[in-house]
Amino acid sequence: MILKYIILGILDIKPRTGYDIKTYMSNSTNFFWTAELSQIYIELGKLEAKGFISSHIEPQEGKPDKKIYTILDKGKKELVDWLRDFPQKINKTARNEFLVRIFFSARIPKEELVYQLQRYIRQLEEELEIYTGIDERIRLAADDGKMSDDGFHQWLTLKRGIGFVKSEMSWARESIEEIQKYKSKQG
Amino acid sequence: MILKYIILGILDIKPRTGYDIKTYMSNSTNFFWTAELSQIYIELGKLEAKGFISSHIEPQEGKPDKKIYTILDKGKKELVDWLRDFPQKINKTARNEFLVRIFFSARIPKEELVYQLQRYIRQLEEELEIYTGIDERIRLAADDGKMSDDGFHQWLTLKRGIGFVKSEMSWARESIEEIQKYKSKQG
DNA sequence: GAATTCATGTAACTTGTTACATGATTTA
DNA sequence: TAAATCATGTAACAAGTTACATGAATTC
Repeated sequence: MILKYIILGILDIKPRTGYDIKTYMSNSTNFFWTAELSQIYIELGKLEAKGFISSHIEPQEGKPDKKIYTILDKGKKELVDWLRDFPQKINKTARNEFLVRIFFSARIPKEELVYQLQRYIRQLEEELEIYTGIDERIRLAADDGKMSDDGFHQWLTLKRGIGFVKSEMSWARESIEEIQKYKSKQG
Repeated sequence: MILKYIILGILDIKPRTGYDIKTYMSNSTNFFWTAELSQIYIELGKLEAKGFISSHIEPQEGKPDKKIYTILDKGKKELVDWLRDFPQKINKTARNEFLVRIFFSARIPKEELVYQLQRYIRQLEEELEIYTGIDERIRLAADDGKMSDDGFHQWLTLKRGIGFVKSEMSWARESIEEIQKYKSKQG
């Protein structure tokens, strides 16, 4: 459902192969929507069958031929219609396995939970570095007046990523403290 | 996959019907994991077939008989094994339709995006009220020394919900400001 | 009188993941 | 020499949603 519109949106920037779409997603939407290559090919097939996109073959030597997809007017309309038809309930539920585990963690030693929280913090630190790196490059480009409309909106989602990661980090740190406090009260 | 362990965890607190499990989830895990009743019944069937839980019938008048499920030792072991076998990658990706929409929102009028962000903020305010209400009740109970091990871990996930909602709110507010700034620069 | 709660379950469908199949070129 | 990159696709499976079927008691 959603992947369909991500593909239309990416092709609306410029024509690409399925493989290109996957690469583009890895550096952008992957932070809030992932897709396997196999699924991308399936969706591309459906989109072409419905006349939202068209394709042409670019022969290559030594590699499989490239199948380059281009968005059609019908596809552009489909994308914009979806964007304007905003759902009533905004975030159904972001499923989160980590929180499920914490919810039932009374059943494992506290040291294990603390260890996993620390591991999570380290992972978040790495993510934050990547995000702030991208952010700086965007800010530089923006000062040069090089920010496109797409770039601006993509930057909004990046800012959300940075805010999210920071808030997760402080929560994880506070949780470790709370666990230590709780432990000493119990012990 | 995850629902299986949520059900085992909830039954590990006390025996319940499928309907009870759904009700319990609505007030707790629903913030990070939802499930339809139909899916809960399917999982309960599988768990019983595998000997993780057992059931007995409690006849009722005017309503369908209750089928009360109880966790067995094999089920408790299955749950603890899962809790201790922590995955390498902690959060694969929390899929987020709202961010997908923002990412491609260059294609709709800015006023529409601002409106949706405002709607999101209002939704978050409501959520925050619910969360802080629960939090206060928990803090009171904790002062009375009434906090169970399960309650403590559940509270950690609640605190995460509060932090998340607050961070989303400030991001959404900042985004609206950035859109106004961007607009005036463009116009 | 309509909607909600209580209570169970099946069937059909959608979406997404993992595994498999193929194969040359480039990099570590 | 092993792994990664480029490039396409199918098949099997897993998970979750929506619709359907049933029906009394209670609340608005």
